[in-house]
This record gives sequence, structure tokens and C-alpha cells, in this order.
Amino acid sequence: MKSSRVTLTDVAAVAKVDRAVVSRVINKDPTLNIRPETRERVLAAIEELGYRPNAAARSLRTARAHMFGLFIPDFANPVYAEIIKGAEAEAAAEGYVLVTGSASSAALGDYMDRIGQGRIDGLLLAGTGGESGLISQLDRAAIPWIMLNNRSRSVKRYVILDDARAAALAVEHLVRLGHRRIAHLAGPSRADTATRRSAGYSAAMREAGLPEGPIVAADYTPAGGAAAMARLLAAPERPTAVFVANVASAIGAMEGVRSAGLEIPRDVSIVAVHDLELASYLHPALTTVRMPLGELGRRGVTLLASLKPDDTVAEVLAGPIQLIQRESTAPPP
Amino acid sequence: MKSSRVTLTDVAAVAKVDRAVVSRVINKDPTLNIRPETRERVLAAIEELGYRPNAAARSLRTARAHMFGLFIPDFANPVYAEIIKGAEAEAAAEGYVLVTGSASSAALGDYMDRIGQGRIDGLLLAGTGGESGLISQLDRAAIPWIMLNNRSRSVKRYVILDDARAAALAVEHLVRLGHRRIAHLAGPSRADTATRRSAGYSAAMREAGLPEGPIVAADYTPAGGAAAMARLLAAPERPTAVFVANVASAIGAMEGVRSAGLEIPRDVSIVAVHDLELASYLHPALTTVRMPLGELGRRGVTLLASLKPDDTVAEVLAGPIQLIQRESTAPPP
DNA sequence: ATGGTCTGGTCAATCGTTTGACCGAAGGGA
DNA sequence: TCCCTTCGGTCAAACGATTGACCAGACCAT
Repeated sequence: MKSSRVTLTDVAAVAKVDRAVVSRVINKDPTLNIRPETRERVLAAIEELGYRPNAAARSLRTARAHMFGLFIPDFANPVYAEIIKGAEAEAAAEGYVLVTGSASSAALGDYMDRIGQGRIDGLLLAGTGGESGLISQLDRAAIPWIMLNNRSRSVKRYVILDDARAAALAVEHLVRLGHRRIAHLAGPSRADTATRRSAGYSAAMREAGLPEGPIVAADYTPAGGAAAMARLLAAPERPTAVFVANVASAIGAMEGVRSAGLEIPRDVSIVAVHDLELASYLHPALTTVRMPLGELGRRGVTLLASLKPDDTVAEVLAGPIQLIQRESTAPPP
Repeated sequence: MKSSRVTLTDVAAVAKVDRAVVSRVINKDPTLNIRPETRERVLAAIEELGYRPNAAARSLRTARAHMFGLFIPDFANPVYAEIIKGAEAEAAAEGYVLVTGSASSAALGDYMDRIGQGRIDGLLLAGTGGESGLISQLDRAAIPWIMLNNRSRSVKRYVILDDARAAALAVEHLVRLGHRRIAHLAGPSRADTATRRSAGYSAAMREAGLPEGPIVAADYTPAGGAAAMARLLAAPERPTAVFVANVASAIGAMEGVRSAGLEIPRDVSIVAVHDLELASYLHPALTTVRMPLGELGRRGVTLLASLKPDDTVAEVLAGPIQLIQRESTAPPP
């Protein structure tokens, strides 16, 4: 019940043993031989004083912080929320704390400077981090890192989802509905996910024996999606369905369809990647492909916890990918 | 360029000075008297070795971690994204790192145990934390805390927004449009924000000389909103406008209006609190009241940084509150 | 009686920084 | 010449926990 600063020494004094004993009891050191009643005394003292180990001292001595970091570009993007949840759950299960931060990629190096050395045992970089020499900064500091949902060019240290398969699922769904002119509203070509989804689209179209419809790229933003959709609809033979790489673009794309005086899904069907809660609030509710984002977070933590300094990881996460049909897809006119 | 574990001692050796000098140079100790060329040598050595101070050692010695925590109930809720951004920016400006975490309130105590002592200089609790003895745990550990957007019952240690004023703005907007039967779809009565918004609604109605329309409470969820709206519309004299306490409820409420065969805003206008990006994607786009959530995060960090152990804080954040008119409000039929 | 093993612990060095106390040399004033 | 400052640093004791090494006594076998 003391207010603060209870140390091992205090506990040891109350329990009338050496600090070493208290430490070993807390850490369940198997080499410790101790009488049950002594252990009880120690535990009672800990309880009585409300002792909590000092993380800084422990980190200093053991050179492990039992803390992982997760870096994301933007908290407002709900895609990351799912990744965070998965990562936090797994971290808790393995006895780590997961802390999440964001910063513009320009400020990322500065952020890591403020984090400093020895505070974090590893870093997950979700959808960010390739830029600005961060990687070499991490390597110099000997902080293990893994990229999520995004590949590093230099080192093989990433876990990604099977975006090609997701694209294929979307295209197959449209084909099954009877569509033959299926366009692709792609993401920006510098985004790794975008290129993988585009590749999946092309493969699936070939597989179905259909000609690749028009493809136009757009930023992962509603405005970009709207502009891109306008261009798609201006094509000589208007597509009857569009596979959109991303929900943000899809929101704009839907607007684009409406401003062309057309209706979804009557005139054109739309399906997008990532089943965000938001998708069901749109009008019409958006058909999406659900991917295991939470699993991605979990897997990242697991790998981080078991990674040896120079291991490489290049993993396409196996996990359920599923088409969620809502109202934005229907047979062609 | 060494790979890891560069310490003060290494730097001191290279610069041919005592560790103390290096430390004082880094921390810009004003009591240090040093020749410019010596300082240069030290700085050069730091640069050459790529030295970064060890945060654990520093925290241990100074008993300050230069790190604040922010706890939220759920990353998927975009309200918190704005708070986080504000808090992160302010923390960076003051030389702190802000780390964000979430956990069910049941797991909160466990989480803090894993965080341990001495790792965090203060904790912001956004929309959570009153439960489960967490507060007394924090006080025992002498970790300063502040609640954001949520009041603590026991201790006065919170910053909130002016939810009453937000409600008034919404009601005034509806009144100005000509509405007279304005109902209130409130939040759960245990939510502090909900009660403050309800109070604001009542005051504004009185102010306008209008009778308080029907009031029904609902969870902050779409399903809750839909059910509540159904009850509102079943009232003998149907309201022509509804002030909804929360966007999530409003999404359900809009669905509720549609399933009653009515149209927004032709038959009933809707306005809700918090101007989330999502609001502009709904159909019709939702009129909202914009509140300074980012400011709330900033202010929390500022206070945390300056708070004395037993200070109390009970602040209603002054900041711009603004009605954002979109398509969900119009004059009554 | 002696040596060996086991039990139930204790001792003390160490992790990397910070910081109050101290100190030798140079310069200045009386 | 002697004392006092100031300059430009150095010394060493913390901070709190961990952990390899060590040790006294009890017990057992030979």
C-alpha cells in the first residue's frame, strides 16, 4: 500500500531474504531451491507492498524490453485497426506489450531517435517504412523489424497477404454473375499491394478466357477513385463490372458511377478489396473480399518473437480469404 | 557504423574524454565548461560510432521515461484516431514519445502489469478506464493519468469537450431550418458524453421554446440506432428531425428511416455528433457537428507533461465547435 | 571420521547513464 | 608571493534487477 518506489530490496527486507531470492521467485528460476514457506513469505511481501518490477532496470540488465512496436502510416485508416488488434492479442499472449505509433514517413527517423535504444525488442512496419533510411537505422541499432502487407526491396523481411488470390476471388465472383467486360480500377503502382492485386486480376481474367478490360490506376482515395471511374465509363465499350483495388477508391468510384447517371449494381457492379465495417454502411452496401488482417498482425508478432538477428522472412500468409457479397454486385444488364 | 551496443564509454574512449563529458554534451548541461574543439571531438565520435543513448539506462537513472501512454477502448473507432493524432503531434513537440494501446477494460489491469513500473511517465485514458480498479493501480504506481472525453467519478482528473454546446449547435441548426418536433436519439446513459449531449439538447430545446420531443436511448451502435429510430417514428406525432448523439447510431438510424418507408431529409432530418470522414460517404451525406478531437489529445499531453502529482484537472476544452451541413438536413415537409 | 551431494539460500558484479563533488592548472588581484 | 577564481574537465556513487559463483549446514555412504 505504499505509494511509490517499492524496490526488490524493500521486498527482500520484509520477507527477510536476499534480493536474489525475490528476483528468482518472480522469474520462476528453475535452479532456485526454496522452502515453500519461504516462497510464501516472499509472495506475501510482494503483495503487501504492492511491488511491481521496474521495467527500466530489468531492461537494462537483461537487454530485453518485452515490448514490441508497431508502426503505421495513419490511425484513421481502418485497415490498420484490424492489424493492430491481432498484433496486440498475440503480443499479450506471448507476454509482450505492443505499442503502436504513427508518423509521416519523413518523421519516422526522428521518431525512432526519440524511442532510442533498448526500449523496444522489435518493430512491425505496416504499410510503411521502406523510405528514408529507416531500415538501415534499425539495423544499426540491431532492432529486428518485419514489414507487414508491404515488401521491402532490399532485405527479405516481410509478411504479406495473398492479394492475388483476393483479386481472383473478386473476378471469379463477377464472372460467375455473367460479366464479361470487367475493368480494373487499380491502386497506385508504387503501392506493393496494388501491383499484386493487379497481377491477380490479370491472371484471373486470363484464366477465365476474358480479355483484360481497361485498367486505370488511382490513388487510394475517394477523389482518385471518382476520377478513375469517370475514365473507365468513358471507354467505348463500357465495362459492366469493375474490380476496385481498395475500399477508399471504391467509395469515390461509386460516386463516379452515380455522376455518370448510372446505377449500381443495375448498370455496373463493383467489388473491392478489404472487408471494412464501413463497406456495409455504403449505399448500396459494397461487396468486398475479406482478408485475414488480424492474422497478419498476429503472425508478425510471432515471427518477431522468434526471429534470429539475420533470419529472413518472406511469407505469404495462408489464411481464409472470402468474398462477402452485398448489394453492389449483380448480373450484368 | 558498428552494428550494435555502442555505449557512452565507447564514445568517451574515441573522443578521449570522460564519460561524464559526453553525457553532459548530449544533455546540454549548462554547468559544463568545455572548449569548442573538445565538444567537436565528442560530437564527431558520436556521429562516427552512431551512438544512441540507451533508454533503459537513462530511465533507470533519471526515473523518467520520456514516454506517455494513451489508452483507448478500440482502434476501429475513428473518433480515437483524431485524438491519437493530436496527442502524438504534441508529444513529439515536447520531446516525448506517445504510444497507444488498447485492451478490453477487463484486461486493462493485466496490460498495466505487463507495462510495469517506470516505463511510462503518464497515461491518457480516452473513453475508458473508470472500471476495474485501474485508477487505484495507477495511483499506487505513482503514474499520473488524465481521462479524456470521459469524467472520472472519484478524482477530478479529466479533460472533456463541450458536448452540451455541440448539442445546442445541432438543435439550433434544426430550429433554424424550421423544425419544431425535434426528437433526440441519445446514447447509453452510462456514457458520460451521452448524458452531456442529452443535457445540451434539453437546454437548447428549452431555449428555443420548444417542447422536448421524444427521447430514446440506444447503444453507440448501428443496430441500436436502427431500433431506437423505429421507436421514434412510431410516436403519435412523428418528429420531423432527430438529433442523434453519435455517428454509429446515426448510421443505424438512417437505415431505420428507410425501412419505415421514409426518406432523408425529405421526411426527416438527421444530425449527429462528431464529424468523421465516414459521414460524407453515407447516403445521404450526414450533417454533423465537428468537435476539436485533435485538440483534446494535444491538451491531454500538455497537461500530463506539466501535472504535479496531486494536481486536479477538470477542464472543458475551449475549441472550435462547428456544424458541418451536408445532405441529411433540410426544412421540414 | 571423511568425503560427497543436496538443500536453501547469499554475495557481488554488472547493465549504461547521470550528476554532485572534486581537482589541477592558469590567471588575476593585493 | 600568496590566495582566490575560473576553466576544463575527472571521479565515483547511485538507479533497480539479474545471475553466475559461492557457501554453510544437513545428510548419506563408505
